[in-house]
Amino acid sequence: MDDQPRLMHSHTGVGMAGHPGLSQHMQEGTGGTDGDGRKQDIGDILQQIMTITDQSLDEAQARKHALNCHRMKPALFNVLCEIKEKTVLSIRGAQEEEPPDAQLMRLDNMLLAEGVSGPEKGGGSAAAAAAAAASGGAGADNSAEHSDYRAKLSQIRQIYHTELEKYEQACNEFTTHVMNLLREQSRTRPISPKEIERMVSIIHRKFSSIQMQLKQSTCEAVMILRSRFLDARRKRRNFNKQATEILNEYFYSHLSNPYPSEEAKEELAKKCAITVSQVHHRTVPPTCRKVSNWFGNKRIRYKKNIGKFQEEANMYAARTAVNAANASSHGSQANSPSTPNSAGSAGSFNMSNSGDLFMNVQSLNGDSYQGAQVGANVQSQVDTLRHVISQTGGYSDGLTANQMYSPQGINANGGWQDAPTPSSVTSPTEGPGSVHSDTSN
DNA sequence: CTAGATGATTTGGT
DNA sequence: ACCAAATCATCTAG
Repeated sequence: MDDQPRLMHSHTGVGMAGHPGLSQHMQEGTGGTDGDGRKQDIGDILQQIMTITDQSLDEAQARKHALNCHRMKPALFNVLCEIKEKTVLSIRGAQEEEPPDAQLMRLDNMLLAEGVSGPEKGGGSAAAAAAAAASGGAGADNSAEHSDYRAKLSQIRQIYHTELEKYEQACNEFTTHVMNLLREQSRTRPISPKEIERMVSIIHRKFSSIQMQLKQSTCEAVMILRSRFLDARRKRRNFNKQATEILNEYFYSHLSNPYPSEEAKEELAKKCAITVSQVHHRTVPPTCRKVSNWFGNKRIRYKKNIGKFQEEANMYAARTAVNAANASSHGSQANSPSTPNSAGSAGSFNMSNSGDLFMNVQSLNGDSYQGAQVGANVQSQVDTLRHVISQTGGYSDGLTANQMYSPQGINANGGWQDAPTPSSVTSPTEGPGSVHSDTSN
């Protein structure tokens, strides 16, 4: 601590002991051109420097005072000012711009998103809070699964904050120290406040680069932790039976347009009590994303091999048919999640058997001002009915039955089309994929 | 242990 | 932002 003042005094002392006002000469011209007198001086100076640590603080203060009261001091100061004025300009050209630094911003964003640098402890980070909320809602398995992760994350957070604080403190300490030093020195040599400012900013820059390293390594640690504990792909859990049934029910009852709307997805997620896990795309509610994933997979896989899903389709079709019948007999039809837009593009169906039914649906959809909800439900029932019809029309070996089954519905539609259509009209016998199933319910 | 099932991600297109 | 398709990585039944 007290090294600095003493050092400073020694410096000024040296200046006085040498040639006042000619310090430049002294530094550069010590080559011995001037003889022994100067050498003698240098020897003295070195001696002073060597013994400087032995001097007491009081002595140093006394020297300082003496210096400040020296009669030549103002003159010396002026000379220094002049010299500086001439030389400082060249230094002034240094660049001052401070770019926002994309790298740092990225790190900050990630740390914030990860809950490391966000809201301080005392309730946990955002991620932890989210996980806790999710586990409270649905799965107890969730909290158990994440507890380890959360513990490690909070550990990282703590280390991060500790280090950050340490750096900050060190930075402040060092800054004040330097500022004091410069201010003190400014009594004996010209130092403008601007220069002090500049020095401070340099110091801050240095320290912030250290901070950036800290942030970077923290980010790395979080990433590793994440990949170890939270990568949903790694820790994939199958949905439980009930959830799958609900999703399948919806899928097969909207087979002509199995694209649930945002609300429908939310409702499905709620009904399925799908557990929320950490998800990469934060823009969309994670539960909905899971539902979307499910539908995406289901659509593609169904389309790829319709035959394989025949049985399943029949089962759910029959079930929803029963449900629909019950519901309509009771007069309430808010049974399944509603899809306001599900009936929108079903018009291109070319069902030979139930064409009239379809026309009804279409007209109902087209002109009624409140038709959205009703139309959706009717559409859903139509989907179901098609299955049932195809099933129950089995008086002739299911030949016609298979024809009117869902692949056509897929084919005729804009986005939900161009399926392989194993059982399309081309083959009078059974389709390539053994489409026929023996379930006669 | 293996093959198929399945949830999630990536890629490329609109 | 959403989708289809391909692909990955795990789960599960045998």
